[in-house]
Amino acid sequence: MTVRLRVAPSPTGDPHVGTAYMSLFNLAFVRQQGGQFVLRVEDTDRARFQADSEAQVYETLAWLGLDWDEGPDKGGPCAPYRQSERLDTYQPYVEQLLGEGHAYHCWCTPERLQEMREDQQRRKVPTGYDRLCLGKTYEDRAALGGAQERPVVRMLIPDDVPLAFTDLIRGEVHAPRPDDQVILKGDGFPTYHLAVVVDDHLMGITHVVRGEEWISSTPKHLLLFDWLGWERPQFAHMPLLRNPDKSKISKRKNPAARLTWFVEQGYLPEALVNFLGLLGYSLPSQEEIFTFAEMSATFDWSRVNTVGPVFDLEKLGWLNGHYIRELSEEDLRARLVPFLADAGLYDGSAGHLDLLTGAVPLVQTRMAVLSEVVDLLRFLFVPEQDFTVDPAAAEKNLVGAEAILTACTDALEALDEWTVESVQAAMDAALIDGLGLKRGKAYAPVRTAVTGSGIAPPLPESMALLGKARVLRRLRAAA
RNA sequence: GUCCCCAUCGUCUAGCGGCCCAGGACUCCACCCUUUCAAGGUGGCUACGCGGGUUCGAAUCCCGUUGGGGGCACCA
Repeated sequence: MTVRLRVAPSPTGDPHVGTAYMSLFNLAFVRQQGGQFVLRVEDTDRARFQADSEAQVYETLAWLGLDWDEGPDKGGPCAPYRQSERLDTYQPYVEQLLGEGHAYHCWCTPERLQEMREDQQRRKVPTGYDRLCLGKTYEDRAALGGAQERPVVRMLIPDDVPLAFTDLIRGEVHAPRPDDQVILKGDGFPTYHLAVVVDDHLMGITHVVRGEEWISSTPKHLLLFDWLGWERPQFAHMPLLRNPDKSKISKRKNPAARLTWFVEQGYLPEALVNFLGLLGYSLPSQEEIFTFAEMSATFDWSRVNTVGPVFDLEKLGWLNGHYIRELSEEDLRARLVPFLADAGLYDGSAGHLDLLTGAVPLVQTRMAVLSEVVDLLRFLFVPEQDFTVDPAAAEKNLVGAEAILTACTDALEALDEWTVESVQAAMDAALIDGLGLKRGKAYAPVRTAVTGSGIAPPLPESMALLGKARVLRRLRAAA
């Protein structure tokens, strides 16, 4: 039997980093087994639905190179892959469960349910539906109050509901006893619990890989598989990604919870994939830098941790810097262009292309994320009339440095050939030999005058790229 | 409140009864290199939550405790 796994995001906002995390582990196993990976959109929550969210899921997963074999956008033998388009699919199973006595109608209003729960909490008993509607007709029930006309359908959880199951990562797991879960909402949409079971079965899913937060609802799903006479898939409950305070990673507390944030910041997809693979997992080789293919080749569920890892941006930054340094200069240049262009610094002209080509080797070891290139190379691309010197750097390096700046200006002005070597030779002759300064002391004012900052790429190289005219102008302006 | 899951350096992790007075990586600190900042090199600090067992022997097994997390929706 061929292995089939799925990821099932809900289009309720910006794509979540957890979706990528789950996809990575699903896919690592799928590709190793030669199986198929299904992308299913779980859009049964009309209240939180967001139209552009689905396309963003496709974009970000594709950006990461986490590719799916079947999905709403790609089609496939089990189409449609959007739950909102499968409403007719679920209905017969609801009828079947109702007919066999495994489910019943419930007319309780949200208000009554809430009161019931609050009362249960006050009495310190487990919360759960009290089955007021069980065995009643609408007329019976309406007489009791707190009822509404449109019923929902609930599962009738039996006393002997199986609570234990085998998890690929955790082994034998015991989950809590479920409540009489709603499986069909008043609006006719199935809830997650029904839809996931029906779709997983109909789509031939063999392994359900999902977050730890689903452990407690697994007994409901098991029951549904059993009632419907379907074979149960295998389960793997992944640990939850955490904020630094250990809570479940959230968009409110953590910018890194949004997948698009990584694109905006200039993280490399290969670095993010590598990093996600490091969370809650380690290769048998103990290697920390690896590709998806390497991870997939040796993938093993027993190596997945049960502890929820904190998503540590510090280490991702290091990893990203490593991958940046690994890029060819051409590749890096191409990835840098959008950031410079978005900042309004890069116009795509041949002149700018030449400048950037020359600047890439100067910045390659100086970035943790691609977006840092904007501050690093602003001095090189900024229109001359917009060039400014950072006040703090001016205070520190320009005050009292007139002699250095003048000597440097004079030496450079006399230069016929404008190269890294000639610029450096002229500066050294004028400032080190001429004024008797150490190189560090001598270069600081020049750096600040020319780049506008106390921190910049190597100075003679930067000046060579900048060109004689701009260098002299800035030097004079600062003196 | 209730039920379930989990527990090694600050963080990510190795470890699955002796090879561990616990190894690697990130961070941090020091030094080297050096025109700033990086990168690179070398070295260093820091952990088996606690208490009981089991065993010749426990980070590894069991129990308890504490701590953290998650679920308890007509959300997924």
